[in-house]
Amino acid sequence: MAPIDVLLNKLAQHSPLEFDDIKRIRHLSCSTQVLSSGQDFVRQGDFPRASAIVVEGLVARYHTLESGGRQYLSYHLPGDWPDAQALFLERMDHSVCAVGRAVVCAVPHNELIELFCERPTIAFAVWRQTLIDASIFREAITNNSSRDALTRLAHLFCELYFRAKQAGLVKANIYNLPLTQAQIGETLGMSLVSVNRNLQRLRKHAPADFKAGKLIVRDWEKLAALGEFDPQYLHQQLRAKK
Amino acid sequence: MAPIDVLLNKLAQHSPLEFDDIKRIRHLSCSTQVLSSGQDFVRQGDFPRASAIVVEGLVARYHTLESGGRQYLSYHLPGDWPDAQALFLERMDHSVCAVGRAVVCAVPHNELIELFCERPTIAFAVWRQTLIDASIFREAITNNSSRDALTRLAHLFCELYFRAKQAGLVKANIYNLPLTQAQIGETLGMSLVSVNRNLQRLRKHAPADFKAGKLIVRDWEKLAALGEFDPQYLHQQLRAKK
DNA sequence: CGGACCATTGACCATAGTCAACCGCCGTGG
DNA sequence: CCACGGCGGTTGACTATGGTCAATGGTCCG
Repeated sequence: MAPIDVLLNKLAQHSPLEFDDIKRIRHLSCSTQVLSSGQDFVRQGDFPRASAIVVEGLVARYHTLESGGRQYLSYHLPGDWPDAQALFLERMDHSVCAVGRAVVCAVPHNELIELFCERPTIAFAVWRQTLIDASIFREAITNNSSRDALTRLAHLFCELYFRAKQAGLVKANIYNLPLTQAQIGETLGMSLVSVNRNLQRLRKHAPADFKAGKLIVRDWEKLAALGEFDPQYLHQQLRAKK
Repeated sequence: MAPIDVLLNKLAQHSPLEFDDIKRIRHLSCSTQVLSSGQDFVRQGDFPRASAIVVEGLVARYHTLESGGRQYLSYHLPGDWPDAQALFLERMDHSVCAVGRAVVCAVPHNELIELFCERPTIAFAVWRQTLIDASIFREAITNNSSRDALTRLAHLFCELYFRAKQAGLVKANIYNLPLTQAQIGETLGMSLVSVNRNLQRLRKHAPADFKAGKLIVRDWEKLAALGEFDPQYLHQQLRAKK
């Protein structure tokens, strides 16, 4: 499977593409890039001329704080397009890095813009993707602002597990998630210590276990209830053709 | 000035539009709607067939929590397009309501989609707008997750004041902002009592005063420093033509 | 073996939440 | 006209959640 096919699968999950669209997308140029754990792909302040599609592994976006710390904003699985926004916003307002080893493929902006002009359906599919991204951000606002530590943690796991499952990355209820507890803290706005303690609570109450980069979900229903997780915001139902 | 011109001004702030684009946008149908304070325009779960552009007043997006409470997600000034996302995501994952009296104009989706196909430049301008929205969401994640109560409050005021100024709504350092303290709390993920106490701190330290629906900024520099506010994420520089 | 990194634990502390009462203002209706 | 109720804002007292600090253990790797 060519790297770009990962994107195709993703777009096809929510947008109706025609054969010609698919053909055109396959003809985009695409330079594959392997990122080592923690490596930045783009940095806050950059003016990228290409956008990366995740092919393998996990990629994250983050803000750098005045204090030097980080606020992780979102995570991206294969098929996602973490910096699609750079197509229309010149300067990056955040950075994108690999979490664990990751493979991305970079597609030049000018080719994409040209393609979008020719085939609006493709533009709409990618646009939709960026809107789903925004929806995930909104949920993160709600999660980090109005839920307590345990619920917050459960919700994050729900989202990642759910998305990983859709991407075919879950096997026997296990998802390889190479996050550290510190990173989870920087995602949810809680301290490392608090993350650790709430992980233990999750373990004790049985629904989920996160250890050594593996997320094990023992009782999905219970975890989803605990995390107040409702996947609607991921907009994964295939939209009916109008 | 026709209602739709408010949108034109906004788009022109960040995107280069040609004369024909402008002409076409002016010909969109647009049904004006007056909303009373607190009234919903769309609700979580709806399948809207038209999108609203804010013409006057303030409009907010919010999630409804399991507990029945609210999490406000973003605020929208004249020219903004709070539910542009509904163009490509069928089901609303949040609601949109008026904060104070507001006027919006609703444009039917099918006309827009048609226009986007014909004139990609317009599509790109609106797309850019939705991406700026997403950037504002990201900043909200960071604000609500990694800053303390006072900083958080200051940052919110900075953003609203900055955007209001750009929209020409600030006169003599005063911006009419019809929020209640409870709503501010539901925006920043803090309790009403804490909002109240931190408002007093802001007042005492002089940079800003919020009272009776009026935001007075006495010392912008100080407020921006206190709120760790850097307007880059609003992407307001006119993008150079490529 | 030493060091780096991650996870874990305990003790203490501070920020912000909760609860409750009270004030002032305004619009409504007796 | 005034009484009342509701809403938004303010204050004090208490509490609890989660943060900070610091020490320790385990594992991997050079």
